[in-house]
Amino acid sequence: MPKATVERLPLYLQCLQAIGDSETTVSSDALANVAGVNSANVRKDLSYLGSHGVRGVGYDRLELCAQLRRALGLTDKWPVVIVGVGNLGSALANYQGFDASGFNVIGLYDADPSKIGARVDGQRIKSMEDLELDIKKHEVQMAILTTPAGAAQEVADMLVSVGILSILNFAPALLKLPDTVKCRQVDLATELQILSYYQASRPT
Amino acid sequence: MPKATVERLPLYLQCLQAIGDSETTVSSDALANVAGVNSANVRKDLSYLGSHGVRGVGYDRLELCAQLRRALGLTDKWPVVIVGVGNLGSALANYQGFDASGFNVIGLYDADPSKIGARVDGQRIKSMEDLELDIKKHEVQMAILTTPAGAAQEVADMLVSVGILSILNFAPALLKLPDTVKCRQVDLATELQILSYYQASRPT
DNA sequence: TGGGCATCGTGATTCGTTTCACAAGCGCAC
DNA sequence: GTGCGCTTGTGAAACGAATCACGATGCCCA
Ligand SMILES: NC(=O)c1ccc[n+]([C@@H]2O[C@H](COP(=O)([O-])OP(=O)(O)OC[C@H]3O[C@@H](n4cnc5c(N)ncnc54)[C@H](O)[C@@H]3O)[C@@H](O)[C@H]2O)c1
Ligand SMILES: NC(=O)c1ccc[n+]([C@@H]2O[C@H](COP(=O)([O-])OP(=O)(O)OC[C@H]3O[C@@H](n4cnc5c(N)ncnc54)[C@H](O)[C@@H]3O)[C@@H](O)[C@H]2O)c1
Repeated sequence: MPKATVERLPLYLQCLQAIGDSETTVSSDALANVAGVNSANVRKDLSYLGSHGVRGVGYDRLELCAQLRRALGLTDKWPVVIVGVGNLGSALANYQGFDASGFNVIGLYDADPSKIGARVDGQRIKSMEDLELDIKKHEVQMAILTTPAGAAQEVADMLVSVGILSILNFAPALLKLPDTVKCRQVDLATELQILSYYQASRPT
Repeated sequence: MPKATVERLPLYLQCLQAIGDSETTVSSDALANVAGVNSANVRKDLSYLGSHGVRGVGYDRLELCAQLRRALGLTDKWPVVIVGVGNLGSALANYQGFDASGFNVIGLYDADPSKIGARVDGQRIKSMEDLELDIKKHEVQMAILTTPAGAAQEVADMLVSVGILSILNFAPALLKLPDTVKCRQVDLATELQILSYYQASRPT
């Protein structure tokens, strides 16, 4: 499946949920409007799912949701860990949207001894040793990294060594990882700077 | 300048900072390695800056930084506001990396009366009325939106009506905005779901 | 039961981006 | 000074994705 398509599937899922259960069926055109993409593009994307829309009618909303979820691998909840429970890590730990999206935060971990044992959203912050054990025990494959940039590479190496295969990295650091490990970078500064570019280059 | 290029410029800036001041000069190849892109791509990107590297030598590190900053419109600090000071908004307010990236959080705003007046990282949380006044007074053009998804559209409309031109939206909601307003979406669930896709479709 | 309409699926086309490949240019060593 | 090695800048080619355009098809209603 093309990379560009994969990156739009979660969008479609979100749009379908936004549409709600007023309609039992959705046309590529309707979905395209909500998602802000071209309707032919939507159809081509959905065709990769082996999805079968009905000509003259559209796609069955619930079935399409299910297919998207299946394609994205969201049939079961993924266990994930959060490493680095500072400002950002705590905010993520408190976030209630994980469940709805198909994920389950099974633990919070930090290197700072003074934080260990503290509770965030009902979960106890655990040590880095616990992290290694928990990942192995629960076969966790996904980690959210919210340590300072300086510690990110070191922590990532450790995560990889104990079996993590996907990392969502919030630290502004470019991780060197084996190419068996998939990483996505979320960088606030980058986003703002891109906005800055367009802001600065406005026809005034 | 191509969209794809603009989105890489912040990356280059970050890489240059990571390289540090050990080297006075950087080759496209060196930068490409750190950034994880093709070196011809780097050269083509930098050529849009009107940048002049020196054949046989490379680019002057400091001059290149300055050019990138200029291209991105980071010559002065942009004033930004944070709207919705909950878990995530507070984390962002506490974040110390804004300054280094070229931004200055001038105010925090929330609709919840019980939050107004509370301090986060030394700043008082202010009311939505103050928000309107402050945006107009300081001619703020960029806003960070961290309200619940349900309130996002309404708040965005208000922001636009008082002059905001760029929005960084963390709420999982698709904003309808006039096309004079630029918006970037940061969506945790989307990122995790993309990772989930690749995780699920691994050759096992 | 058949005609018309809405909508899908998809080949062909266009567009934007990445990569390749190499001539041109600079600096340094001898 | 002259030659050699390194690195840029960029046209051309390859690639991937978005869009167009339209035939195929199922549904609804007369
Ligand atoms: N806070 C934000 O809004 C924000 C925004 C964008 C990016 N970031 C990035 O996210 C990361 C976290 O930001 P923050 O504001 O939460 O920082 P923070 O300092 O509040 O939290 C970092 C946490 O990581 C822990 N830590 C440090 N070294 C560790 C290690 N080796 N192993 C495990 N844990 C370790 C610290 O004890 C601390 O609890 C930083 O890299 C920051 O640049 C934060
Ligand atoms: N917390 C996270 O880690 C996280 C992760 C991804 C996405 N998000 C999204 O970010 C947004 C904020 O998340 P959060 O966890 O901080 O939620 P939160 O409920 O803690 O904070 C939301 C804040 O917005 C304020 N607010 C509500 N309505 C408002 C209005 N009309 N105008 C101004 N302020 C208003 C609330 O008073 C509250 O302080 C949500 O949309 C959430 O889905 C959060």
